[in-house]
Amino acid sequence: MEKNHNLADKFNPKDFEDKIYERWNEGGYFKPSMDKTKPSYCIVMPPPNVTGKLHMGHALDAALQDLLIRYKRMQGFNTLWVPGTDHSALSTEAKIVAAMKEEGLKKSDIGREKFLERAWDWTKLYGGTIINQQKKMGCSCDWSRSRFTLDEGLSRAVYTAFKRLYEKGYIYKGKRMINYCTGCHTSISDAEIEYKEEATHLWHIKYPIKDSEEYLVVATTRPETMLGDTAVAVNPKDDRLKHLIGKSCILPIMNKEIPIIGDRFVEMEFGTGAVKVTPAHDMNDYQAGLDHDLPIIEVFNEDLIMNDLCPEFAGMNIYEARSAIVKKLEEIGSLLKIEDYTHNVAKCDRCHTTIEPRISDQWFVKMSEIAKPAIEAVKNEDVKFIPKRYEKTFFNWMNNIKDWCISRQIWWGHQLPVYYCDECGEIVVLDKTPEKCPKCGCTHFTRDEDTLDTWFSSALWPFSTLGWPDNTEDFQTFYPTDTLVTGYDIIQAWVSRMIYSGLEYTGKKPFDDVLIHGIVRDSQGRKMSKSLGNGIDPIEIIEKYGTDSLRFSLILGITAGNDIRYMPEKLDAASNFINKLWNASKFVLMNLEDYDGKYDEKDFCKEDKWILSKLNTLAKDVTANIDNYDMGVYTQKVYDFIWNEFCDWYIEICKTRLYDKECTTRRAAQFTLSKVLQDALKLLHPVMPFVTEEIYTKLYNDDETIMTTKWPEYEEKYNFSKEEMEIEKLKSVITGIRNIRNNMNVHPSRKSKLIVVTEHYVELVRESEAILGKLAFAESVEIRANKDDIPSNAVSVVTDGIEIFMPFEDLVDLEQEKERLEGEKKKLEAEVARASKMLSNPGFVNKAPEAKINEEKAKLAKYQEMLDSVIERLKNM
RNA sequence: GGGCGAUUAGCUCAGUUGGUUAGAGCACUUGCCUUACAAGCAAGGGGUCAUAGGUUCGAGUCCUAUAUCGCCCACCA
Repeated sequence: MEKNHNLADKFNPKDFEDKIYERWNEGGYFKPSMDKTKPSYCIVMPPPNVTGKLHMGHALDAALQDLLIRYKRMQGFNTLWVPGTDHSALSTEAKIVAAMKEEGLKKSDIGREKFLERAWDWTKLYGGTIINQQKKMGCSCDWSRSRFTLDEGLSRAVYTAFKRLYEKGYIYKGKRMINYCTGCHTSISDAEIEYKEEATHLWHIKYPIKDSEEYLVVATTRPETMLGDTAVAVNPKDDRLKHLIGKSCILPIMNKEIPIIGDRFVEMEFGTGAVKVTPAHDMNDYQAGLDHDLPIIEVFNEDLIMNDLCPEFAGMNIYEARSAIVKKLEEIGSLLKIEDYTHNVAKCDRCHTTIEPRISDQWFVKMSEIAKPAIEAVKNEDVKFIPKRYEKTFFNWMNNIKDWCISRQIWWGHQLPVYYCDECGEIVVLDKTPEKCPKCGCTHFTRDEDTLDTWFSSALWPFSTLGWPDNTEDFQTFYPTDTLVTGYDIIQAWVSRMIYSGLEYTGKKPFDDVLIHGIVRDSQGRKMSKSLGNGIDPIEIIEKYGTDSLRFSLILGITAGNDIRYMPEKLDAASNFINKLWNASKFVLMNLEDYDGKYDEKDFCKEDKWILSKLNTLAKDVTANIDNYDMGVYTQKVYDFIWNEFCDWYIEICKTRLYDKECTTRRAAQFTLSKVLQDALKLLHPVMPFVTEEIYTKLYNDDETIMTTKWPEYEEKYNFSKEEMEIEKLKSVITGIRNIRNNMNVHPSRKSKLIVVTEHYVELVRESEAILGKLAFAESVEIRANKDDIPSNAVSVVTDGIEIFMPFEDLVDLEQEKERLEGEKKKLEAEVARASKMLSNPGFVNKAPEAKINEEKAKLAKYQEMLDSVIERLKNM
C-alpha cells in the first residue's frame, strides 16, 4: 500500500488549506460529473453583492451549502453548485454616488453613460473580493459557471421575462402612490421598507366648521402636509361626529373650504376621531381621495422642498416648514394642543432615510394572478420550507401581496426594455432599439430612463443561471434545482419572488426544498451591524483558527431556522476537536507503517466488531440526519463518535495488540483502525473539508481526493450487535473500576488483582484480560463462578452480570466502603421501585406496546439482580 | 392589532413521530506529564426542563392559559 507518512507534528491549517483548495479547483473536482445515469443535485448560491465582502451570515450560508454539495457529490449525484454575484443596484449606486461626492461630482454632472462606465470600473475594482473569500471558505462550487446578474446572458433573461409579462398584460405603467426614498432618489417596493419607532408629536389642530361656531379637531404628526388637505374624514359610525358628514370646514392658513367626508378607514378610538385627508402625501389618504373623488394637491417636491402653494413657506424643507406652520397655527389660535407620540416610520432598508409616499409614474407587475400558483405550490408541499413554520411568513406575504413596483429612478441596473415612439408616443417593449413604430412608422425612439428593481433579476436566478431562456443542457439537467439555502430575512424579497417567477416563466418550481437558517448574532445576542461595530470578520477567524474550525463551530449543534450566537468558545471546541483528530490520525499512521492491507475476518476481536458496528450505525444515522437537514445533530454525532468511541476507547483498547508484533490478530486491528478512520474522515468531510482531505491523502493516496470517494453506507456484514453489547458491558465495568480507584485515590502505578464473578460473560472477560490490565489497572484477572471466599477487605463494582472485587489490603476503609454501598443500594432500590410501580400499573401493562413492557421487565430484573448483590455484599462485610 | 420563536446545568445550546436515570461544549471539583494528543487523559458535582392547568398508563416533547425576552407582518392620522 503506497503511503506518505508525513502528517505534520502539529496541526496547522495554514500548511494545507490554500494548497488543497487550489488542487481541487485545478483538478476540476467542483464540476458536475454530467453522468446522465446518475440523479442530479443542484444548488444555486444566493448571490451576494458583487462589491461586498463576506460576513458571518455568508459564512454560515456557504458552510451549509457546501456541506450538502459535498455530501451529495460523495453519494454519487451529478452535483452542481452554481456561484454568482448580484449587482445590488441601489446599494452599489449609493456607494458610487458617495464616492463621486468626495470628488465634488453629481450624477447629473457626468451623465448616464459616464456614470455606468464608473459603475463597471467600480465593480471590477471592488468586485471579486467576496469570491476569493468564498474560496477561502472551501466552497466547492463550479466557478466556470459563475454568473453575474448584469452579465449578457442574465440580461437577456431579464428582458425576455419583462417582455413576456408585458405581452401577457401583467406588467403595466401607471400613476400610483409609491414609496419614494429621498436618500436614494428612487421609488422602492414594499419589500424594501423597514419600520423604525420614532418619537414625535401629535399636533391637534382646529378646523372651523363652515357657517357655524363649532370646529373639528384633527390630530396629525405631519402638520406641514395640511396645506394640501382636500378633506377631513370621520367614521360614519361615529355618533359624536357623523352629523358633520356632508358639511364643510375651513382649512386654516389656506382659508379654503374642504368637505367633511365619511370613511370607514378612520379609527374612532384614535386621536380625535377626525382625520385630515392629504391625498398627495399619504397612502390611506390617497385611497380615500380616489374613493371620494378628491383633488390631489402636492405640498412639496421629491427633494422635500415646499412648493409655492403657500408663498409664506415656499422653498423651505419640510422640517423647517413644519416648525413654521406650527408657529403660524399657534399665532392664529388654531393649535389646540401638542401631545407626545411615538410611532413607526417607514425607512429605506438600504440607506435608512425616511420614505415618503409619492404619486408618480411607475411600472408595476400585477401580482394577483401570478401569486396563486406559488401559494398552491407551497400549500401542497411541492416547495417545502425547512423548518415548516416559515411557510407562514411566505403565506402572510403572498396572501396580502400588492402589485410590485419594479421601476427605479437610478442608472445602475437593467434599463427598462421600453421604448417610446418620438412621434406618437406608442410604447414598444423590445430588448433592442426598435426600427419602426408599429403604429405610425416613425423610426425615432426614446428609451425609458428607469431601471429595474434588483430583485427582478434575482427572481430569475435559479433558471437564468442555468441558461434560461434557452433550453440548455444545464437547464434540462439541473432545473428545477434541489435545495435553496438562505436566511429567513429574505423570504419575502427573494424566496417568494423566485417561486412565483419560476412557475410563471418556466412552468416549474425553482427548487424542492428551502432550507432556512437564522442570523449569526454576537456573543450577547445582538445583531451584528456596522453601526454597533460588533461585526466579526470570518476571514480573521480563518486566519486564526482555519476554515474547518470556523465551519464546524458554525454548524455544530445548530437547528434549522434558529439564530446562532457567535461564541469564541465554540471555535476552541472545534479547534480542539481537529487537534484530537489530527493526533489520532498520526497514531493510526504510525501503526499502519508495516501494514500490508491483508487481514482475516476470523481475527476480528470483539472490540473490532464493536467499533465497526458502531461506525456502521453512525453512517446510517447521519445520512438520515443530513437528508433531514439536521446538520447540528449530524455534526455532533460524528464528533462524539470520533472522540468518545474511536479515540477514547477503540484506540486505547487496541494498543495492546498493536504494540505486540507477534499478536495474531494485529492485522485485524490494523485493518479496523484504517477502515474506521477512513470512513470517519469521509463522514466528517462535508463539514470539515480541508483537514479530512489532508489526512486522507497522507494516509491513503496522495493522488486521490476524499471529495470523490464514496459516502459510507450501512452494510449488514458490519452489524455486530452481540459484540456491541459486550464491549459496552466491558466499558461500564472499566468505568466502575476507575471510579472506585479514583474515589480511593489510588495512583495509576498501583495495580490491583481483579476477582471477577460472572456466569454469562466468562468468555468476554477472558478475552479482555489485557484490556483490563491496561485500562482498569489490573495486575491479574481471576474469574470465579460464585462469591464464596471473597476477601472482606475488597471493594466491589456491581453491574448486571459481572461483579468485580478488588482486594486493597491497606487502602480499604470498611466503613467508607459500606457507606458507598449503602448509597448504591438506595439508588438501586429507587430504580426497582420505579420499574415495579410501572409494571404493576394496569394502565401501563394494558396499553403500552409490548416492546416497551419487555424493556421495563428486563430493567427491573437487572436492577433487582444488582440490588441483591449489593445487599449480599453488605451482609458479608 | 395579527403571527412566529425562545424560556432545559453557572454560560452557550442540542433533545427527530410522547417511552431507560434529560445530553454536549465551556466553566467547576479531584487525580494523572500513561510512548497519538496537557489544545490532553481519568473520575466526578451540577437541572422540580419559565409558571399554572389539562390530555395520557406515561409529558422537556401534545393541548389551553399566563409571564418574560426577541423577531416578523400590518401601519391608526
